[in-house]
Amino acid sequence: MTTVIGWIRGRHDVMREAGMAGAERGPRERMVFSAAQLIRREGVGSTGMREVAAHARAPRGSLQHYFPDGKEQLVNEAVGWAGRYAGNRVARFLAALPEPTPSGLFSEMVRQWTDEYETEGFDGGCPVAAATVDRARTADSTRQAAEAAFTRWTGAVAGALADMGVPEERSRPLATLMISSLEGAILIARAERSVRALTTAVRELGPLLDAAVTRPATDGGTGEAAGS
Amino acid sequence: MTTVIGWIRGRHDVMREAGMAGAERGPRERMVFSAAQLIRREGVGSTGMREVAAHARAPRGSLQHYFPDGKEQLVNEAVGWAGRYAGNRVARFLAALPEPTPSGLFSEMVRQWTDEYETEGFDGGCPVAAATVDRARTADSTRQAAEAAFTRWTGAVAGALADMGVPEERSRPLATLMISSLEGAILIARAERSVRALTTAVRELGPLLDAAVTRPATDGGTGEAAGS
DNA sequence: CGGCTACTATGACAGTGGTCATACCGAGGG
DNA sequence: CCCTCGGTATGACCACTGTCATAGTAGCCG
Repeated sequence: MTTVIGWIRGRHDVMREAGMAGAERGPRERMVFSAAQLIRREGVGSTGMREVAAHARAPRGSLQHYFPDGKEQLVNEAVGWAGRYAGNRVARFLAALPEPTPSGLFSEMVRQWTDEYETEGFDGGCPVAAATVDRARTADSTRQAAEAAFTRWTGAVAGALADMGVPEERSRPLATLMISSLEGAILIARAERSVRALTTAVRELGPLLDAAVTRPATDGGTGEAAGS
Repeated sequence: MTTVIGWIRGRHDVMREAGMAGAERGPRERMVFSAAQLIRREGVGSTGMREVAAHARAPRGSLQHYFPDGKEQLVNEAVGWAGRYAGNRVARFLAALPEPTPSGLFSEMVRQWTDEYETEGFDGGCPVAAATVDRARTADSTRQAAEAAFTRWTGAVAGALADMGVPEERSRPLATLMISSLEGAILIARAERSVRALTTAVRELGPLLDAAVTRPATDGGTGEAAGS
């Protein structure tokens, strides 16, 4: 698998470049990726299948071929993709930190969003959040996909916290708190068209996170955050 | 329709909060209220105007009469209603606390959601969040309505924190953090069909909030949180 | 070559959505 | 009595949407 870095911020022009060069991704994955892109901007309800195909520069006929269960399947796979992406990204954040601390990790997680908002505007949100808001009640398979995405993401963060010396019984709750705060701050940031809520979260939550470290960090371990 | 039955249940407390006790307000306000109810369950895109009218037991013809600017206007007013509701609710939480503390307020805010989820299931979310996810990019007036709702809500919480002795320069950031965490935890709770994320937020965040109190609480003051 | 499989290409269909046009009703006022 | 006006009642329109049916193409295999 080639680098997934930066794909979240890529649009179709970037995608075409990445698609033409190097190991070509099939139209199927392009459609899943495009679905995630569109969903996180417009929500599930306002994202049409024809629109996904066009965005992915994939033939419309491929929709029924690759996703015989229709939109629900496509949405579920987009959510799954987003969950894997977020989970894998944690390991990358850790690698980028000179010396890993909980607040440093959280700061990196938030910075991904402030960077995007400052360079590309406030159009995008989290596709998992969008799927939850739009489909949690009506499509249980989508709700499960969102649950799995949050679980994977939380597991990656919790594993990272544990490696930093956060006791086991607090690593998962703190990971959940980090993701909760991040998701809510994303919401507020989009509504306000300002990164204020995001920077506030990292500033106010940082000390609390670092205070949870009770023993020295395990040196090797980013293993838990690794994904496929 | 089963949705109507679900709506009747637990309607009274909410309507009392909204200032709709006893003498029924006109069909206009019922429609705004119904729109908020439906949006927070299904999202904006999946909520139809005919559905709103039916839910509010209002004639369909009244839609174009009361909301000549169409769905966007109705959604915006529903979001505004939700913002006022959330803001006003803060004062009520304060009154219910024997001795007001930041963690106590946050606990009450969260408890409203855990109570609902435990008694009525995980069907509902926050209508402001839904409007943001579904319309922030496409309908700027709705985005502004969501911004105003968050601002009002945050102002009420920040005012309450200030009255409890939280320094001015931290009351608003902490209020934002509380609302961010709550919104994100609501999202995760719906995806997981579990109140875990909600209870986690209050448990992990509570001490941080209380630690921000630096001077004794002002005795009288819930004034800032009062609304129209 | 025929046949098989993977994929693409369209057109149609049935449903739904928001919106508009238009007509109707009842009460108040002149 | 008619005229107005807030409010109600429908039916129609049109732009979709997701889905399906069906036919077509390209390539591999035998």
